[in-house]
Amino acid sequence: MQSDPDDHEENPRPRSRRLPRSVRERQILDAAVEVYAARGFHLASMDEISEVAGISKPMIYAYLGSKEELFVACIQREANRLIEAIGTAVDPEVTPDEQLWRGLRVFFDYVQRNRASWTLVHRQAAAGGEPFATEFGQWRERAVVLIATLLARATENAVRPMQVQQMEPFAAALVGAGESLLDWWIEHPEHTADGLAMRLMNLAWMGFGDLVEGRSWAPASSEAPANED
Amino acid sequence: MQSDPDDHEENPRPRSRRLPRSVRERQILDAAVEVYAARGFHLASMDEISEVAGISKPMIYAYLGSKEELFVACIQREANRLIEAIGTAVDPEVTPDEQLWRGLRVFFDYVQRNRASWTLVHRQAAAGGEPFATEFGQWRERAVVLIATLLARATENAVRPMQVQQMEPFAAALVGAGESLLDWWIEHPEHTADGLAMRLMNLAWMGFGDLVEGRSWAPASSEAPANED
Amino acid sequence: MQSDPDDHEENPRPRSRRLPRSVRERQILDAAVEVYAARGFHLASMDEISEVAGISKPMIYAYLGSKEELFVACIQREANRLIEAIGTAVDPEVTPDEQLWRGLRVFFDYVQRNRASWTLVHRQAAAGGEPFATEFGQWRERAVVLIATLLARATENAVRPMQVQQMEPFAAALVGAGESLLDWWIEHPEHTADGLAMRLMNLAWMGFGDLVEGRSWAPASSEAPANED
Amino acid sequence: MQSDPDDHEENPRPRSRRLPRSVRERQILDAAVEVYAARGFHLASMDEISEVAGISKPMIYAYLGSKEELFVACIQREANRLIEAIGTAVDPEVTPDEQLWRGLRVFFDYVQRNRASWTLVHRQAAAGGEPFATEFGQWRERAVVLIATLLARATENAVRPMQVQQMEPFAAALVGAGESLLDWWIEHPEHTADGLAMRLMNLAWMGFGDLVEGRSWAPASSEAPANED
DNA sequence: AATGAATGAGTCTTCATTCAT
DNA sequence: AATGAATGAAGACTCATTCAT
Repeated sequence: MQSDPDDHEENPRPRSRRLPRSVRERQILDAAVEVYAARGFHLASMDEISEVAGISKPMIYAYLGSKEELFVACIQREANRLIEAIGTAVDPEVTPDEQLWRGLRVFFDYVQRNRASWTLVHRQAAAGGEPFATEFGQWRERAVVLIATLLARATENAVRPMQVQQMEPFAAALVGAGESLLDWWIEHPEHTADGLAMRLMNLAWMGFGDLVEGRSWAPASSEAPANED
Repeated sequence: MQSDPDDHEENPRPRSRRLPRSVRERQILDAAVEVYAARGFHLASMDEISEVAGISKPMIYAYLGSKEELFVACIQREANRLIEAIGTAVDPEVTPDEQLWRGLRVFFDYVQRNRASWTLVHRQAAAGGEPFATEFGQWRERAVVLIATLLARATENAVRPMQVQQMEPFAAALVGAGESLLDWWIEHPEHTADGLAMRLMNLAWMGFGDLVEGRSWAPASSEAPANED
Repeated sequence: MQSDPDDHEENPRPRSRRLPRSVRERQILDAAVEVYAARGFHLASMDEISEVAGISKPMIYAYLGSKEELFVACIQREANRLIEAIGTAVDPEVTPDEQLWRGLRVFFDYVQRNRASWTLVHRQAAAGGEPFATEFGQWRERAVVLIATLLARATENAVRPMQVQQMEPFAAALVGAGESLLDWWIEHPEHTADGLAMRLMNLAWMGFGDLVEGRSWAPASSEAPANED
Repeated sequence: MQSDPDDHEENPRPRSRRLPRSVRERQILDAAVEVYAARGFHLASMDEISEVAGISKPMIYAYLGSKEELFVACIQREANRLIEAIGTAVDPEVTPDEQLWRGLRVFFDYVQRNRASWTLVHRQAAAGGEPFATEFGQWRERAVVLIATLLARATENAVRPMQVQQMEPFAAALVGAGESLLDWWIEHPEHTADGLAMRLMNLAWMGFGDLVEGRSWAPASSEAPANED
């Protein structure tokens, strides 16, 4: 009847009443992730979330607190999901490169399947200012450490083994490269998840391998690295 | 005298009247960038911007339009600045690796000096939803093409020269790696801009070099890199 | 164990089921008086009352009706208590001055021991607007008549005996003086209940005695006590 | 057309636009006193205040702050008005009894003419809980000290002169008696302001005079002033 | 040209009250 | 009989935007 694409529920779910708290909480979080991801924190309205969830606003407040607390709860849940998904790639039985490869595939795959989740954690959380920046920073840190650990383990039998800490900047770069490639992917959907994962794997693993084995690049000119604006 | 960091102007600029339009516009944009970067688009209020700029709100509307238009103007100006800064590295006289190296250094250096500008373009623009996502996408695209061109040129004399288009995913990954490293830098300020630039340069250039020369990584397992969905 | 003064029940009463209605009603009223007195009518929430009472909200509504009706019930119960307490002072066996004296002492004593009750009846009821102002007026009237009767009886054997009605303004003044003294007492707790009762007794009884015996004050200036408006 | 007695402005004041701030502030305060007095703090809505004032809500917030701050501003303005009115009675040229008499008349007269003001200061402020109770306490204190000073001065030439402090409980009682008499008056409007003022003057002045001159009442029975509940 | 004054519209949040189990 | 689950309705507060001077 109405075709306004912003209306979420022409026939709202029959609002099956009297459900246990845990179920409701999940419904709410699902709806909130969707709306927050689509609109961003500020443009998301509690009204819309409650509509999408098929639950009245007071229940949201009763179960999950303020708009801000709800947002944090969403970030945490989604960040955990993602980290856990990637964590499945960590299998001490296989070689480090295989682990990294699996991790990358899972990562690209997960994001492909859960755009909203990724947008929320990656974009909205990062831009939200103080209550959320912290949350975002923690998730980022976890991801970086996870990768850095993997990389360090890959050097265990190399000429010069590395500490996890030393690997962190590389891990951070790798995480960012993955994130960025995902964004780029949106505009170039002709590529496959595995194709991109492979490209990234190559770039990272080869460059990384060179470094571990002592091959490196250095500026040709001896010009002092001075730089004025 | 001013101790509260949130008070912008104890003695607001004397509001010297009758300035040429271009000066006024710059004042406004400067203030807007500052406020938008600090607070984010939604939390920034036109009141605060007008206070910081020392210009009354009606003038802002007269010169630069709505809050949204003002934000877009800010993004454009700052993105241009950054792209131009990096563009200085493009010098056909020097080798491609030197060009990339200079570009990275300028990039890290610029961001270090212009946090607000970077935050605005990188974070706020990306999360803002439709009017801004486009703007953000364009800036990202420009940056990627700039890098991809550089990379492609580096392969001109190699065994198999590459098209700019083929380089785009690598460029995107590289841009993202740089952005991410910048974020990571905030939490680990003991590193220098040149140190990080060097790490990234190495990772990218070495890995990239391997690929160009035909060395690559492939999964050990024979499982075909299938892609469902 | 409980250190936060706002937490009412760490281990809420075990909600022993199946209690006779009268007991439940008392529990509810006790809790309601406490909460209403502490927070005022509007800031008191039915949720808090039900928590303090250890009884679920639907029961409260079933037994005592709406929030408003519950408040009225509280006022009535507490006002009755107070009037009854003072009523014990009325003993035809003793002299009127002795009766007044006893009444005052009981009054000060009662209020000292039942601050919440007094606050509720005296302050909250009075400010609440229409449903409660009436209730408050009635209690005030009862108190005034009680005192006025006492005063009138004291003049029975005097030169000119007085009607109860004539005594009412004096009684009203006396009641108000007592109330006010109680407020003042809070800020000056170094005084004792009996000390204050004695002061008030003196002021009232002496002044009153003078009047009854025909001594009175009149304005020195001959300006007629005109009353405009 | 509509006869709803709660509609304040059928033909709202022509909203003469663009008035200076001070004028607007007065309009707002006037409206707020009216509404707060009629409804009480909680039932008063900012919407209604803005309607009565003929000014939009944002201006109220811009000029006078939150609902709470507005309430405090009202209390302060009205309390000051009242204290100032009574202060006019203080004239060192006339005798203390004359001063007290004038003060009482002004008091009764003022309240008669400014019911809303009085209700606000006397009732609503007192019941409002913490932010306002303090404000109320201060006004009460000022009134008590004003009266106590008067009373003390009246004893300067007496057998035993009194300190202001010693007079405070009497002053508090007197203030309360006046307040109470005013309430009582509402139900018995057949009395005149001067009539009531005279009654109170007599009660207070005669009783007080007795006390100053050493005549006092004491309990006949020697029973220890013990009192159990 | 420049601004203090003004507001419509919208959002978060709470609470008395009632159902369905 | 007793309660966890649920909501309609309402109110404080803010902000982009514009008018009248």
